[in-house]
Amino acid sequence: MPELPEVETIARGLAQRVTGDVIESVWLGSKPEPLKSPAHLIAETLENARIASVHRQGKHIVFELEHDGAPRRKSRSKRPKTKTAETDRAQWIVHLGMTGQLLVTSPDADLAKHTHAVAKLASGRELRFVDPRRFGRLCVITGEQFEAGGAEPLDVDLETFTRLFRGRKTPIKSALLNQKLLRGVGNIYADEALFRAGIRPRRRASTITRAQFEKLYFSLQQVLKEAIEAGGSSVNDYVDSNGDPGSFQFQHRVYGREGEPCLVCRTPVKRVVIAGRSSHYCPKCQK
DNA sequence: ACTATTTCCTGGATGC
DNA sequence: TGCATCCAGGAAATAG
Repeated sequence: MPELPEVETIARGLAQRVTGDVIESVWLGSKPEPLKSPAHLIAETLENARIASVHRQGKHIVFELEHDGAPRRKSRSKRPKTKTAETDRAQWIVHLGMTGQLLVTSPDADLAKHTHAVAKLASGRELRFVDPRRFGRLCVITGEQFEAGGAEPLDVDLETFTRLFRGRKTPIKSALLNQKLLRGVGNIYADEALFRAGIRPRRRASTITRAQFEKLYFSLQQVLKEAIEAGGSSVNDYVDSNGDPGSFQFQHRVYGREGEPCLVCRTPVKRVVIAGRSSHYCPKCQK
């Protein structure tokens, strides 16, 4: 499942491969469409757009788009008076949900089942959105800057991080997954960060000490950085924009290791369900 | 303002 | 072998 390190890997790959390319046409193929903006608006915004850059925000992939030259929309009531050679900016936002993939392919590569969108690029390649479980979403933004929820885990400072959680009665695991507080952390990295910090996932955020928050802060940043370094975790479906898996699943210490010995103390790893999500921890190392 | 629960979706695993 | 059931989980919607 794509979380921050996987989305970062995909965004970096895309940035490397499609920056400067131009989207010539768009096909939106499935019903119901996995769209958060109307299909015509997405098609209209993407077509003839130049991809100026690609980056990540939380679990969202953000394409910065530019439209050069002639006005492309008739229904824009008031434009700034400098009408000539103006650059129109927009953003294309992709959320991959559970099983979404964004792939750069050759046009004659087999069309995978559950391909919901295809953008043809001027370079001759295609950018394809594939998502079997259909939790992924596409949308476009014009006129404002996309802002996805809470703080970026790798940018936030310790003081702000601690303030996000202090006083909350919810289990720390749930709080870490709350994208309105911190964006980009999902089930795998929440469990891995809590293990490294020695905190049980069920611990109420309000009972965690400052010293423990500090440990959690550094543990989370460390595990996210290591995972990015490894190209993310491929547990089920995840592959990067080139179709390649990551390797961080081999460095998981608790996630997916129920019943297996803790790598520190050999105590069997436990799995419990918190807020409907499986949560893995070592009952001896985590308090 | 918070928190907890339900819902969406399909492929793979499991059980009889 | 076949069919039904369960499970995975991000985040929006709903309920309390």
